[in-house]
Amino acid sequence: MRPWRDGPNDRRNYHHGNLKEALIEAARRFIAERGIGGFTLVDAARLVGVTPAALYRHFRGREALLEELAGRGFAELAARLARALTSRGTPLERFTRMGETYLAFAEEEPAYYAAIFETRGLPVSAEHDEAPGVQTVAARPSPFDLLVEALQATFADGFGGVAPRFIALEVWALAHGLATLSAAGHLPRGPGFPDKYELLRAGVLALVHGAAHGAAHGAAHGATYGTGPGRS
Amino acid sequence: MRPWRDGPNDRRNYHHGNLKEALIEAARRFIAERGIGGFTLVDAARLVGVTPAALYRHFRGREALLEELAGRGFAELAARLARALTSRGTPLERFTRMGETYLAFAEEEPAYYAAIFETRGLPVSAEHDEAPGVQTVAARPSPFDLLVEALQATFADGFGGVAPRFIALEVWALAHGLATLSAAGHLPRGPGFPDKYELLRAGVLALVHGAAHGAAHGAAHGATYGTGPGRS
DNA sequence: TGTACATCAGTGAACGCGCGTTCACTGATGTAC
DNA sequence: TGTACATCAGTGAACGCGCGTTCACTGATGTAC
Repeated sequence: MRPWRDGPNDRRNYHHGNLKEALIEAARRFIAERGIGGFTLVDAARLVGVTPAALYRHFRGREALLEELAGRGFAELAARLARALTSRGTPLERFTRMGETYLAFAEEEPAYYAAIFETRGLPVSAEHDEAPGVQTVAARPSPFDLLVEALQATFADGFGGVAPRFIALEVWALAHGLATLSAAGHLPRGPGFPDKYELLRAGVLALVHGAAHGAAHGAAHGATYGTGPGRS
Repeated sequence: MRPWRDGPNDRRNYHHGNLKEALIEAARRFIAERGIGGFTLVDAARLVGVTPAALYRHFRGREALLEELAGRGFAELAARLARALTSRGTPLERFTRMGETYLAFAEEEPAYYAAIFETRGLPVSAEHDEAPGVQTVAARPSPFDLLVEALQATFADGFGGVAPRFIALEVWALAHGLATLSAAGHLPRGPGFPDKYELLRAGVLALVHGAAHGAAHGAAHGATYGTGPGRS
C-alpha cells in the first residue's frame, strides 16, 4: 500500500509509486488534444515529471502503451454498452440508448476512441484471413459485435427478414460517422442544426423501421435490402 | 511546351519539367498507403528522383502541399457529385447515386479523402466563429453543403416537414462512417455480410422514408425528429 | 543563325530538432534475521 | 527494534535516425540582339 503523492510533479521521492497509471493518464490527455499521431513518449514523461527512460519499466515501448490504452478503452466502451443494453425500457429504447452511449463515449473519451480505431488489434472477430501460424496481435472484438449481440438479445422477433447484422452495421456506421465528423469539427453547429444525438436517434428509428417494414417499400423502389446470410 | 520525360527516375535532364505534378502524385501514393501522418517530403522527393530542397520551388512547405492536395481533392469530389446529381433517374435515384459516388471517391482516392478531412480548411461554410481580422486559411466548402444543395434541388417538394439539412447530415454521416470504417479495415467482410454500397443504398432509402413518413411513426415512438430551422 | 545573358529549377551539403530507445548507474523500498 | 542486503523503479547521458527546412551554388532554358 503506497502513499499518494501531492501530484504529478511531486519529486520528493525517488520512486513515483504510480507511474504506469500516471503515464496512461498523460497519454489520454495528449491524445485527446493532439491525436495519436501527435502523441509523444517524451511529452508524456515530462508531464508526469519523469525521465523518458522510466517509461520502459512499465511498457515495452510506445506501441505497447497504445495497445494498453486501446485495450482499456475497449473494455470501458464494452462496459458502458452493456449497461445501456440492460437498462430499462422497450427493446427499441434500449438499442437507441446504446447508440447514444457510443456517441457519448467517443465524445468523452476521444483518446480511448482513437486508440481503439487507429491501433491494430484485429478489427473484426469473424472470418479474418490471417497467415496460419503467425500470431500477430491478440484479437480484440469489435464494437460491431456488441451491437449485433444487443440487437439479437433485444429484438429476438427479428426485423421482417432483415438480418440483425445488417441493422447493426448501419447504426454502427452512422454512429461512427457522427462521432468522427463531430470530433473533427466538421459537423455544422448552431441554431437550426440538429445535434449528433438527435441525428442518431432519428437515424436509428428510421433504420429500424426501414428494416421492419422496408421489404415491401424497398421492392417498390428498387431497393436491395439485405436479407442476411446467404447473400454475397 | 516541354517534352515529356521517360519516367520519374529519368535524370538525363537537369530540369524535371513537371515536378510539381509529380510531387503531388507521389504524395497521393504515399498518403494512400500510409496515411497523412506517415507522409514525408523526403520520401516524395526520393520517389520522384529529386532533392528534397527542390520541393520548395513549388510549395512553401509541407503544409502548403497538403493544402493543395485537399483543394484538388475537394474539387474532384465536387465534380463527381455534381455529375451524379445531374444524371438520369428519379430524384431518389440520383440522390442515392450521389451517396454511392461519395463512397466510391473515398475508396478510389483515399489520399484526397484524407487530405480533405484531416487538413484545416474551414470545415463548414456557415456560422464559423473566426477571430475577426485573423484570416487563417481560405474557406473551403463542406461535402455536406453539396448534399444539401442536391437534396433541395431534387426534392423540391420537401420531406413532410423535415429539413433537407437534416437528411443530408444523416446520409453524410452514414457515408462517412462507412467510408472510414471500410478504409480502416473495420467493416466485416465475407459471405453473409453486405458490402458498404448495399448498406448505403438501404440506409438512404430508410432515412429518406423515415423523413417523409416518419412524423407520425416517430411521435408514436417518442422520437425527436428534427423539423428544421427553429429547433435549437 | 549564332552569341551573351537573365531567369529559372534544380543540386548538395548542412542545420537544428525531437523522437524512441539503450545503458550503466543509484537511490528507495521491503524483507530476513 | 535494528541492521544487512536483495530487489526494484527511477536517473541522466548518450545514441542513431529521419525529419523539415535553409543556403549558396550551378546547370539548363529561353530570349534579345
